[in-house]
Amino acid sequence: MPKVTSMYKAEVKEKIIRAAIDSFAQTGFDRTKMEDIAKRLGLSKGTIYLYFKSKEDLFLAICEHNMQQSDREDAGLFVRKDNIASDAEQIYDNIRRREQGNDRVMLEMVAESARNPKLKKAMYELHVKVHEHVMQAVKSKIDEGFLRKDVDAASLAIALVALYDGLAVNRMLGISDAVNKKAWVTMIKTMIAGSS
Amino acid sequence: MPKVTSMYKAEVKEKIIRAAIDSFAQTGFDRTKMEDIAKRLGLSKGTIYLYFKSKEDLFLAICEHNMQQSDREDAGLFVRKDNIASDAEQIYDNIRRREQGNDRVMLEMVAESARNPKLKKAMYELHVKVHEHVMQAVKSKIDEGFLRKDVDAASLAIALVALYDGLAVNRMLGISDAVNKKAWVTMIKTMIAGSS
Amino acid sequence: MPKVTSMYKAEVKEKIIRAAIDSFAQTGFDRTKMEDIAKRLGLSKGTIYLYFKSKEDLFLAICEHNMQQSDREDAGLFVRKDNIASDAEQIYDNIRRREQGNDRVMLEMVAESARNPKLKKAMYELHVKVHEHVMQAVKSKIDEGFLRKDVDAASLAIALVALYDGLAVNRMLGISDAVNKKAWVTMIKTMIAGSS
Amino acid sequence: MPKVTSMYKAEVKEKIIRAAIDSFAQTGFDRTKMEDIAKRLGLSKGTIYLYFKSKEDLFLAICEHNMQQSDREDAGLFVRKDNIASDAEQIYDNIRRREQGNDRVMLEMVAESARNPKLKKAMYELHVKVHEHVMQAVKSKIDEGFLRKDVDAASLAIALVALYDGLAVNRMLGISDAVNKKAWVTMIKTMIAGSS
DNA sequence: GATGAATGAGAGTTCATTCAT
DNA sequence: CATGAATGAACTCTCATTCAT
Repeated sequence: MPKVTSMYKAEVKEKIIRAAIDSFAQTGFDRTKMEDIAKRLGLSKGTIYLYFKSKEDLFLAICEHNMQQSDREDAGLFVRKDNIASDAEQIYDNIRRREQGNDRVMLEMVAESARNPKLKKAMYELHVKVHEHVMQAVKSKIDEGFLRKDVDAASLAIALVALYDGLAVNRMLGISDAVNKKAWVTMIKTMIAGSS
Repeated sequence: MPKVTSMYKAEVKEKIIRAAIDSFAQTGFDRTKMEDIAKRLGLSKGTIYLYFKSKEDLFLAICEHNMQQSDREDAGLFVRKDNIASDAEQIYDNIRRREQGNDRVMLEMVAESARNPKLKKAMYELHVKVHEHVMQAVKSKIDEGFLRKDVDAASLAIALVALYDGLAVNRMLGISDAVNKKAWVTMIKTMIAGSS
Repeated sequence: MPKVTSMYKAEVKEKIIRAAIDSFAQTGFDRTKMEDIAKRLGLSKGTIYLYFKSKEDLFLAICEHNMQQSDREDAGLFVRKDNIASDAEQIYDNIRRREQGNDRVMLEMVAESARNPKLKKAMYELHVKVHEHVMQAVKSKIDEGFLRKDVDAASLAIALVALYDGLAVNRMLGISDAVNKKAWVTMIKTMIAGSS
Repeated sequence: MPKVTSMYKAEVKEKIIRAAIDSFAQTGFDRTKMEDIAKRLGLSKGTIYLYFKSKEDLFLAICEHNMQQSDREDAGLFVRKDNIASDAEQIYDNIRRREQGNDRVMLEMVAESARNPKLKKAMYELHVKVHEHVMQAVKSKIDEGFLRKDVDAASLAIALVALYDGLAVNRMLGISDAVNKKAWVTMIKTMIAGSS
């Protein structure tokens, strides 16, 4: 089979997905017109339908795309030197960089997942995967003595992910990233330092 | 008294708002038809337009409604006995009870606020108010010696609110409330206990 | 039967009709809401339906009303002294005064008559009646020697009525009444004077 | 060339305008459904919206269309041989032919102009232009000795235009064109002949 | 493959009309 | 008699989707 064609197709698909992410992030799923996405690419509406059989389909492709990317990149976020405090900052930046502009689409995805079981399942699985990862990091921090032995690593991992997600919501409300990062770091430091 | 503000009208308005919250939460703003909301109440489409001049208007009314409610009830969330651990659980339950079913609408509001500056401003202000409150609580915990004196109360407050918001996102993805609560409590306990 | 009531009813009907004329003149039949008419009278929508069984019915009542009025008042418009020129001006003013504000409703009536045969017939008959009248006036002017014996009185009457109607259209386009009156007078004078 | 102005698009636009003129003439602006217009052309509702962004917009386009046409053709109406009587008849026919079926839409335009200042201005300007033209014709008739030197050409021109408009109203009431034309001719002849 | 004109189901909104009070 | 809340048919306009070119 013509590999070139299929490679080309994959490229165009990728391009469309990126344009769609931008559009959905800006206007939301329902309010984004297929034509908007097409225009971003200098394509015509019809062309998108050569690559995705419906708007829904395109959205789901975005979801998968986002998740794969998360998959690919969620390594190496946590393990760093032993200065947790400055480490925390780094971690925040890393996640931020990775999610670059996906906040809003993620929001759309969460909202949509309430209606779309398939999507919900996929996001749940992504969550589990991320959680697994963070939990490992937490565990090593426990091992390294930065956290008490009796801390429930699983729960703390969930909390950390939630914290990050909550800060993403903040960003959408216009709260500056500096403020958010500081909140993140403060929380991490407080966890480590405790009240002692 | 102006007719529009008559007791009866206000009651119906309230009923419509509640039905709309349920509908928007279930289906999202764009996908909810005015008729859906009407049907929930055994009313007809047209009736809603006697009380709200547009779908947008109804949504904004919900936003205000939510915010007023938050305003009214944001007292007494934090101050409790001196066992922070069990206290934390209580706090979580309190917020949960107050927000009862508003999670999804809040999400819609966040998404919408990206497009609606007025709404964005209102939500930002709400955020500030809540933050103020939480910060006071954090400060008293510091004073009471549960947290170190050098903790940045403002940042920690932001983090706590974000944590709560992130857990709300979790809930929407189908993560059980028990798990979320445990994550919350764990985080609080860790903060208090530290690594000592 | 209670005459008082029926008299009262007739009065209210009359009031509603007058309000409707104003409304229809201002906004046009289709764009006028029953509520607009009601508000003008400090009545409620429902009340109008106690007197007229539908909007259409109300409109038809207006038509009849207008025509009856025309009937009642179309005497004495033309016969005057023998100075036709100044006479013409007087005539114009007379018709103007009588039609006071009815121009637009008349327009609506003409437009509507294209769709409503009953109305069309009624208006046609009104036209015939007016024409009859004007023709008599023209004839006496001929007899009095102001116009040539060989003038077709019927046709000239039609032309005069049309001229007046055309000036009504002018008025609606914002052409000042002074200009219109002058046009009317000039035409009449020219007719009388000829090219001699 | 911009797409919107491409030959094809312009043609379709023109077709829609013609269909809309017919529809508006038959049913009036408010009572004409966009679908009616579409059906006349074997098109679907939506298609019209590819060419006109609203019903209002389509109507305004018709107005402009009518005016441009009037503009283009208002020459050569008056100058003819020296037999004014038979000339008059010719003139009437010429205008009639030009306005072909526009009477009703013109009526709608007049009615609408009462609410739409932009339209009102446009129609006023058209009126001025037509008036200018007719006035020139009147002046040459004066020069040629068909009318007295002391006639106010401007006013007479206004009257003639009004006369024509009034006859258009007649037509809408079902008065035969023969009768109208005779009225027109009679008036012209009377003007020329006078009472001498 | 790509296009964009055409489609038509579907949603928001209006308002004449009804009827319980 | 009068009211005005409620109704729902009807209309405008949108936009995902299709398909002839």
